[in-house]
Amino acid sequence: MADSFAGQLLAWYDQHGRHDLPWHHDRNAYRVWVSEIMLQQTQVATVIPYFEAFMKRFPDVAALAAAPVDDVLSHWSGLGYYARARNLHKAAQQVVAEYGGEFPQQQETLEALSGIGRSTAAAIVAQAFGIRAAILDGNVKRVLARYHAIPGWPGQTAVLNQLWQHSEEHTPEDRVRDYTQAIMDLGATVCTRSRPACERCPLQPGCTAYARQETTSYPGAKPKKAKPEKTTWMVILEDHQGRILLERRPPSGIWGGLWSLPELDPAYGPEELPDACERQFGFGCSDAELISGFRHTFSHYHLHIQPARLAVTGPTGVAEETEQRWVHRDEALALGLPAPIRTLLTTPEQTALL
DNA sequence: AATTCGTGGAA
DNA sequence: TTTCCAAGAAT
Repeated sequence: MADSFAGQLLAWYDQHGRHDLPWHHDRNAYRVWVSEIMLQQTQVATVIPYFEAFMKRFPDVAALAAAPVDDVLSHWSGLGYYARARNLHKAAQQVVAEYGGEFPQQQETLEALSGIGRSTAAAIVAQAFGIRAAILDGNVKRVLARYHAIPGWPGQTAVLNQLWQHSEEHTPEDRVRDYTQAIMDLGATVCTRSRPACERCPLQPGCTAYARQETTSYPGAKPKKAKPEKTTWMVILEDHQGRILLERRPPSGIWGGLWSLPELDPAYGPEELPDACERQFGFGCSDAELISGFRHTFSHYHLHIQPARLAVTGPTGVAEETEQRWVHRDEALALGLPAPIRTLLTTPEQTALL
């Protein structure tokens, strides 16, 4: 055991692992679950303040289930991947309604909940209940791809399946809670994507990539693709009370479910914006004052945001098909906005020189 | 099965 | 400045 993959890892973990992250305290299924969702594709340092605030506002699954979804989204504002927040809220209600507020302890049952996939279900089961289950996050993928010198990009199903198989093989019966934490810690602090510290690695003796001095060749790189360019108008419509118009974005797509500024067809010229606003929103506007535009890069495309500010001149009716709200700026910030929009609304607006 | 979901840190 | 990608899941 001591000289096995897991044994070597656990011995290292006892000395060098991370033992005092926020979700390690008062450990229960709820806290483990929330932390695992927040940590999806998100670094530990980014998550910590969000986790603390979230736990203060929603201390248990019942509190989360009973909260308005906008309250949940506002606590997620700036964290990204907002479907996680909506799924988290939905799953909390599922746990309360279907399981009386007690988390199921079976991996398959957890996987049926919104936002919980194979790896997250395994992590919850292992961390919260100490039940043997194999995880496969970015850290484990990197460690195993190097240890076994597995070629190819893990985005390919065939590569992913091999990594899952190795993860299953190495996961021990005993100390699964520590083992699961250990292999993630190793990936995060030793087997890093650039300049791995192989001289400090407990798995170095059996590591194929190290033996070949090819550690940085694994895992295989994602194929490159040019990012498409997209452009949009985002308008700050301000009434005489200093309130601005926000719209809820559709549940799918970028910033799904969040409140944001109304968008207009990028084909409009600046001088056409007042008429476009009147047609789309049903009230008159003054000439558009252009604000410095900026480019925001997402994983698959670049978004050019052209902000414009218009003063509302006519009466402001209530929404039709899309959900709308007139709010003061401080209220907008409390609603939970996408990070670039929050920046836009809190940065002094400068007229562009176009 | 490959793509689409954010954001910020690191190189 | 640009690129990569991190405690993945849903589609």
